[in-house]
Amino acid sequence: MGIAERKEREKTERRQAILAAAQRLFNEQGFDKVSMRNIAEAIEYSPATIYLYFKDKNELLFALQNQAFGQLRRAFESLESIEHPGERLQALCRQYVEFAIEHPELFELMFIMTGPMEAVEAQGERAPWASGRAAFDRVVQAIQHGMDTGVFRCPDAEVAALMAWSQVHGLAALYLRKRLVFFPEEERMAYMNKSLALFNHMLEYGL
Amino acid sequence: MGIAERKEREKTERRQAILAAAQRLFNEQGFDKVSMRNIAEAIEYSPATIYLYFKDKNELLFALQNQAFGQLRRAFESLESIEHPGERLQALCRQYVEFAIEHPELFELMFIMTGPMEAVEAQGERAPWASGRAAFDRVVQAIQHGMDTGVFRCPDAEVAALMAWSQVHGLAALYLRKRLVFFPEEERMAYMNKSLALFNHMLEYGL
DNA sequence: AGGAAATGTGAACAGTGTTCACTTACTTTA
DNA sequence: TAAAGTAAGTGAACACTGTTCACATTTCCT
Repeated sequence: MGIAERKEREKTERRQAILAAAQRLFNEQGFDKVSMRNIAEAIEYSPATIYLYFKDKNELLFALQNQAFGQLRRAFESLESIEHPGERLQALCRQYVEFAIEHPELFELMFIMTGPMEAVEAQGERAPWASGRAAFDRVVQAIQHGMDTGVFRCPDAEVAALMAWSQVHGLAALYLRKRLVFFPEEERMAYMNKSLALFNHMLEYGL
Repeated sequence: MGIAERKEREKTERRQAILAAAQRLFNEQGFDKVSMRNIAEAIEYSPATIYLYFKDKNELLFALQNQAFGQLRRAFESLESIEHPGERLQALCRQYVEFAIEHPELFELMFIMTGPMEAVEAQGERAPWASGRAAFDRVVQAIQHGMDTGVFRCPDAEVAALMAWSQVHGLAALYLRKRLVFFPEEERMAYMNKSLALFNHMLEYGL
């Protein structure tokens, strides 16, 4: 019965081809050029065909988001070797902001756009948004490790992780959404870095 | 020459009527129902007419944004009476998140949507986004006050203000954009409050 | 009264996500 | 092998979106 398997394989291959094309459009043209018609044109199919492989655009964006989380995961993993919990947490924070600046479209997809999260809601799972949770857990673990070794003294690792996440996400989101325009462009990055440094300093003495 | 004045007045009145209609749509239907055609219908004009009073939709959104900042300003002003700098800063932080939860559409308009900021960029002013800067300055002042009275010891009030802003903005933005879905709904608010409390605690001991 | 300026509009353009009847191609069964 | 059944793909349409522009109407000033 190799024929059913082949069909299955071909199906996921086409699905992957669609995602690859969408990914390429995302990176090269920016997220508002990613329309169903543009994706269809890129893979030389009709727009309607995409709906044979994805329920709607939100599901496609959700699939793209999952792929993107793979990239963030790899970036985070490279910091796992840092033994000191404080330094590891700070590195994670810096990495998050760096990721937002280096891959703005992916960051938008993962943490700002509403579309992919509507797909998550539509799934109605009991443990929703596993890829988001997995990334969050890296931070939780770093803090838990710090609590275990007595470096951090705070009541709850998840709460502390949420605080750290909010901090770096806020900085990245304000920057990407142009809310820091009143800082002169040549000083903007410096302000962001100093602000992040101040947070890290507070972590050191306050957490 | 009262006739030219009357014309001017009528013009701004109609402009205001358009904004009022858009505002109403925003609050009642949510921001993705605010289309030029819907606004036009609400004021019983043709869609093309709106373009006599606003260059494009971004300018209209920018005008709406400015109005919204008036509301935030009033909310912030009511905290100006708090003398203790630490308490005032904490109150400002709480107020920011509270505002986001109570007026999600306005918050999106002010701090997340790209449209209004494109209008800001198009203006090309030397000191752009005055309403944003004004709100930010409330935080800067609170921190500066704290530095002057020796409560806070940090090198730069603006940097500290950016940190605080990022913190609360991150929390609000993650919440509004559904990135906290993996926290069970009944515990979500508690996590947010605890996270904010932890930040406030760190401010107290680390700033 | 007549020309000029301001005000308003219908229709169109190019774009969006999505659906559905329809054709084409492949696979299974009799 | 021929017929039946299933899977894959599509063109055209629907109801939207922001925006422009030639045209009509109203208002103003000389």
